Amino acid sequence: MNTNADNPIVSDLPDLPSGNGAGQALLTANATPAFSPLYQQIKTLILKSLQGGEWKPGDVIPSEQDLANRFKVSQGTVRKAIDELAADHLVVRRQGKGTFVATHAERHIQYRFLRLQPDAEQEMSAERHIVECRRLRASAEIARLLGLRSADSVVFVRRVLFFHGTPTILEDVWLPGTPFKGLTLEALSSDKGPMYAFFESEFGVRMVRADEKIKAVGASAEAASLLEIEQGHPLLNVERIAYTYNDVPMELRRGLYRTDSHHYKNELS
Amino acid sequence: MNTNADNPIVSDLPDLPSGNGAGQALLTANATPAFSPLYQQIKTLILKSLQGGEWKPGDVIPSEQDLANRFKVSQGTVRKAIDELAADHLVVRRQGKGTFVATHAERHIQYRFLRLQPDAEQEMSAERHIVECRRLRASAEIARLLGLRSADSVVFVRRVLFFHGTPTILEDVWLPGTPFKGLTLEALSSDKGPMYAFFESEFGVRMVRADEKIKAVGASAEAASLLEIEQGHPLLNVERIAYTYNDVPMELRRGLYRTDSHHYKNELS
DNA sequence: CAGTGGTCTAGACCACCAA
DNA sequence: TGGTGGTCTAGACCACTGC
Repeated sequence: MNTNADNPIVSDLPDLPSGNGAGQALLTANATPAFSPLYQQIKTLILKSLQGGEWKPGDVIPSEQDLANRFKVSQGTVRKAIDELAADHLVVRRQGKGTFVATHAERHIQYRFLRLQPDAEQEMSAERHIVECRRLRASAEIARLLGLRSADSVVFVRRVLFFHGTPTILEDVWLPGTPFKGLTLEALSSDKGPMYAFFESEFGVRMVRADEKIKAVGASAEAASLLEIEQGHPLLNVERIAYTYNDVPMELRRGLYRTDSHHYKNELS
Repeated sequence: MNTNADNPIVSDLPDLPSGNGAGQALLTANATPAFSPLYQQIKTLILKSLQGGEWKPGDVIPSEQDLANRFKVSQGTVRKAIDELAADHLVVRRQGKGTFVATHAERHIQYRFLRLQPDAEQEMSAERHIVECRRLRASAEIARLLGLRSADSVVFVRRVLFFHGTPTILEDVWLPGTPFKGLTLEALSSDKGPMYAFFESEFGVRMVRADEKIKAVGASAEAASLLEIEQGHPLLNVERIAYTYNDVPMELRRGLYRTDSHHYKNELS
């Protein structure tokens, strides 16, 4: 419910007088509680098309002018909506070419959520080994964090990442069973490229943002063995919840990072 | 050197024909290497006024219309410049009131760079204890990170932060001696409020952004004693370089965080 | 060359705030 | 009531890309 109940988007009025400055303003003069600017509504509409799969990761979306015509607003208004989507990294603008749905398959955007970096300037020659991948019933806590019911089916994946031959990251991943039906160890193992790109192409699930909680812990016997360190060795414990569009949680991940010659990099602003 | 060598800002031409659409565009038709849009130049000019102290933290800056008149550009162009400054948190917009220079003294922005949070929902009842504050000569590494010469004077501060009576953070801070001349343990101890707010009001130094590198380490004997834990206890080692305007490093800080009942929170997007 | 995003302007009007 | 930021429009022209 907002003030703009009968603006050109929501209504089907053929045309409003153009050139009238703040078009929607005329319709919102009477005091109303929730006021949402036009460009926010446009943003929401574009977002819905992204969720709905009208345009897939990597695709071009219609030009600003096309969208302006579709929504019966000026190009500037569409522009502001897309500006925000671009700021959220949901979309990437390329001058002269168009606006594209963001994807983890992009060379430059790859591993956008992995903040572990080598202390020195070396390359990130990474190798991956899937330890296991199996279906199981969600514990109460896993279910809660993923927005499922207890005992719902989830996929569990454990893998180890090697940098320059050194096992450096041990990751446990939990995924909701339904959207990831058919995920197998073989498919995961044979895939090259970022896991999130794999999720996009194989399951149509795009991870948009994530929250991480970091602690320092001592290595358990199991972690020590997989990471080839002694038990109790200090490790970074990184707990991540990753979200798709609309803040729907779609992945729970716990990483244990060796920080002997790497560090977690964060930029504060 | 850029294309806009004779635009209204740089030149003193009294007036350009107004209403000519892309005003500067006329002046940049011939192919030139570095093209910088007008609003970027405006942003730089405003930035210079911020650095120069023309407006201090907490102050209102002139209205968009005033700045537009001063720089002889349209309000929209000034607007876009300020939009970027606001996105960088250098400035805060308040509808109906004006645009203000950001400050760490703001209730809501306080502790903006401290990402440690309680696992539970409790309050952050914090107590601080300054352990020491003395002048010393910069080691080669400290000097390099702060952009000083070896053996230049630096101020060293060590403090412990308590949450609910539990010593949780041990911080070592290095500050360049010249801008922080006159900093004493007494002044630091008697001050309430965030350290960065203190730096603003007492030394005119405003921290704008920071980089952090995080590792997991075992507590040294010294750290263990100050944080009341056993030696070897896993701690988060957070190394921070904080910058003022123009990416000038102004502080080096190493924090050791206990993460028994707290975690470092990070939002990825 | 046409099409796309990017910059700039000018003007109208709204929402919010303080006096 | 006047001032400030915020929204919206319309139109001109630029920079970049690809046919």
